[in-house]
Amino acid sequence: MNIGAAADASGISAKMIRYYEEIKLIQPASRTSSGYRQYSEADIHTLRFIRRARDMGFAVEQIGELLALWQDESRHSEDVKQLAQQHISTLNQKIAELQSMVNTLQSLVSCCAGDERPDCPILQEFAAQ
Amino acid sequence: MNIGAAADASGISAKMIRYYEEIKLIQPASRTSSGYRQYSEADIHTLRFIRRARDMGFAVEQIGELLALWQDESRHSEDVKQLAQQHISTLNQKIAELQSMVNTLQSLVSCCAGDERPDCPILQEFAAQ
DNA sequence: ATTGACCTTGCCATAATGGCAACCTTTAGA
DNA sequence: TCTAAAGGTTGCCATTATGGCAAGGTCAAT
Repeated sequence: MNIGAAADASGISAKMIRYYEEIKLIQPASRTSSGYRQYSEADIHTLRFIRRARDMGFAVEQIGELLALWQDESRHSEDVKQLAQQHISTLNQKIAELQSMVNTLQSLVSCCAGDERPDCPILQEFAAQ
Repeated sequence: MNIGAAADASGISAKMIRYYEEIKLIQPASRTSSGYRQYSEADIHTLRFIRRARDMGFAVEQIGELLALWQDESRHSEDVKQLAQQHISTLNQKIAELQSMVNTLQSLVSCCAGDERPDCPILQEFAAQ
C-alpha cells in the first residue's frame, strides 16, 4: 500500500505519516525499489492506534509510550491507566483555565450594553490601573 | 523606563515586549541615544491591557483589534462585545472538545483494572479494528 | 578602571500541521 | 508506444507565542 492509501485507511495525512517516521514515532516504512514507502495491514493498524490516541489529545511523546506499552506483551495495565489518568488531569486543568476565562468574560459581556455608545466594561476591565 | 522595568511593571517579559513591537502589535518604543528602549507610563498601561487580554486567552490578532477599539474614542461597544462573544464561543468549543476527551478517557480508565496484568480496555479501544 | 547588571540583535527551538516546489515513478488512455 | 495525469520523494518555509543562548555594547557603582 502506498502512503496515500495508508493515509486514507488510517485517517492520518501522508505528511504526518512521514513526520511520525522522521521523529521515530513509527518504524521507517519499507520501500519499493523506486523509493515509494510501502505499508502493511499491521502498519495501518498502528497508524489507526496513533490516530485514536491523537484524537484523545495525547501528545506525540505520550503516544510513543502508549505504543510501547501496546507492543509490550508483559505490560502492566496500571502503567497504561496511570498514563491515561495523568492525561485526564492535564485536560481537566486546561478545561478549568478555559472555563475561568469564559466565566470572567461572560460576566463582562453581560454588563456591556453592546450598542453604538463607546462605554464598555470589557475595555474598562482590561484597561484598569 | 528601560525594558526590564517595563517587563516587571507590566507582567510581560522583555522578550515578548520586543516581539510585540516586531509584529507591530505596539508602536516602536522610543530609544535613548545609545539605543535602549524607553517606556512611559502610557506604554505600561498599554502593556498591562495586553497582558489582561492575553490572560483571557485572546490571540495576538484579536488583541490588536481590542487595542484599536480601546484607542478609538468613537468605538461602538457592540463591536467590543461581539469580539468578546466570538472569543467565548471559541473557548466554549475548545472546552467541549476537551471535555469529550475526558469523558471518553474516564470511562475507559474506570474499566481498567490498573494492576500488574496486561489486559487493558484503554489499549483495546485504541487498537480496535 | 573594573565589574556586574542590563541592554542590543540575531539565531535556534518548541508541537503538530499545512503548503509549495522541483523532480521522479506509475498507470491509464490515445 | 508515447504521453499525460496522478501520486510519490525530499526539502524548505510558515504557523503561535514563548524561551534560551551568544556576542557585544552600555550604565552605574565601587
